[in-house]
Amino acid sequence: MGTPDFAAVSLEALVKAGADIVGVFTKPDMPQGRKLKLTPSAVKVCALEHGLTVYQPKTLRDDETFELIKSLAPDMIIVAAYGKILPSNILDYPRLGCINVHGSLLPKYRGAAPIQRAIIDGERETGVTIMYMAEGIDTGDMLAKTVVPIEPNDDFEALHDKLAEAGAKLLVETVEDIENGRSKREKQDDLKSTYAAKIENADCELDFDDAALNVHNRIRGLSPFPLAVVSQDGRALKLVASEIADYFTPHKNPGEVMKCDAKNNRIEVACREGSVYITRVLPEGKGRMNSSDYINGRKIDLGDRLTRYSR
RNA sequence: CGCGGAGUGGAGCAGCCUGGUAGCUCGUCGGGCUCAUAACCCGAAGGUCGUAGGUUCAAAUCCUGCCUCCGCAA
Repeated sequence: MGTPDFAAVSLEALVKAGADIVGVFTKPDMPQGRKLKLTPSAVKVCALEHGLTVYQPKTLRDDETFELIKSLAPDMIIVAAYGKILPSNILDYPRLGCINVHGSLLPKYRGAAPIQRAIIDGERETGVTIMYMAEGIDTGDMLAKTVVPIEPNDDFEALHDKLAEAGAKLLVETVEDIENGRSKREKQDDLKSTYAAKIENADCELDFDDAALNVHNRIRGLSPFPLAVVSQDGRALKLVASEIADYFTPHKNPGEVMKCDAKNNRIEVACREGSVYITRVLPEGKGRMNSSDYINGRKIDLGDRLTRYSR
C-alpha cells in the first residue's frame, strides 16, 4: 500500500526480490493540473507495469474493504506513504503483521513530511526506519534502520531519492528477516519523538530576517516542490535553488538584493546574518529559470527588496 | 467551462493600449586592447514577431478561431 514515488521505489524492489504480491493499494486517481486531468499515482503506474492488481478504495474503514483484504489473505501488509490510516481490524489481520517504511530515523520526525522537515531543521543526517504499524501515527515498534547523511546542498528531491532507495533496500531485507523469524522489534522512545507536520503554505513563506543557513535550508528543503516563496514588489517569486554566500556578517536590510551577477548565475540576497546566492527562480506566471536569465530579462536589480510573501 | 500569465533571432525580456523600416540585457562568431582574462573596445551573423483567417494603403501591434507552454488553486 502506497501512493507517491517514494512508495513506488519500494514496490519495485519487492517485485524484483520476487515477493508474492497479492494486491496493490493506492489512493484513487486525483484530478491534477490545469485541466483537472485524472492522474494515477506513481504506485499505480508501477504496479500496472508489473501486471499487479491495483485497488483504490476511497476508505479503508468500511466492511467492503475489509472483506476485500480477507479475500486477498495477505501474510503481511507493507505500507509506504499511503496517505491513509489503517483501521485496527486491518492492522491486526495479517499473520506477519503490517509494516511501514518511513523516511526518518524514528522516533524523530514522525508524520507526513519527515524529509523536508529534516532539511529545513538543518539536520546533518536522517534515514529510513522500517517498523510495525500501530494505531498512532508512526509510533509502532521498530524493526530496522538505515542512516543516511544529509549533504549541505541536498535538496528535497535529492534526499528523497536517497531515502527511497535506502528504504526499499532495507525493506526487502527486513521482510526476509521476518519470514525467517530473525527479526527483532524495538520500542520507540516517545520522549524523544518529534512530529514532522505536513508542509503548509505558511511553511513556504521565506523570511530573510533569519540566518543565512536557515534561509538556505528552507529553500532546499522545499525544492523542487512546493518551493519557498517571497514577494518581489507584490508579486510572488519562488526560489528554486540557493547557496550560502556568507554565514555571519549581519545586515540591516534583510531581503535586499546586494548583487546581481549574471555571469556567475547568482543573485546575492542579504539575510539577518550572512547572505545567500539565489541561483534559480520561478517567477509568477513563468517557468523555472536560472538567476542569470532572470537578471538578463531585467526583472531584478540591485537594491530590490525581497519581502515576506502573504496571500 | 475554477483563476491567471505567456508564445518576438540561441536564452531571458521590451515593444502591443495611442498600427507605419524589430529593440534591451546576454550568448555566439570575427577583430582589437592586454602579460593575461570570464574584463574592456569595435564589428558581424541570426527573427515568416505560435498558427489560420479578418480589418487596413500599412498589423508584432486591432478583431476572430485554433495550437502549445507555464503559474495559482485543488
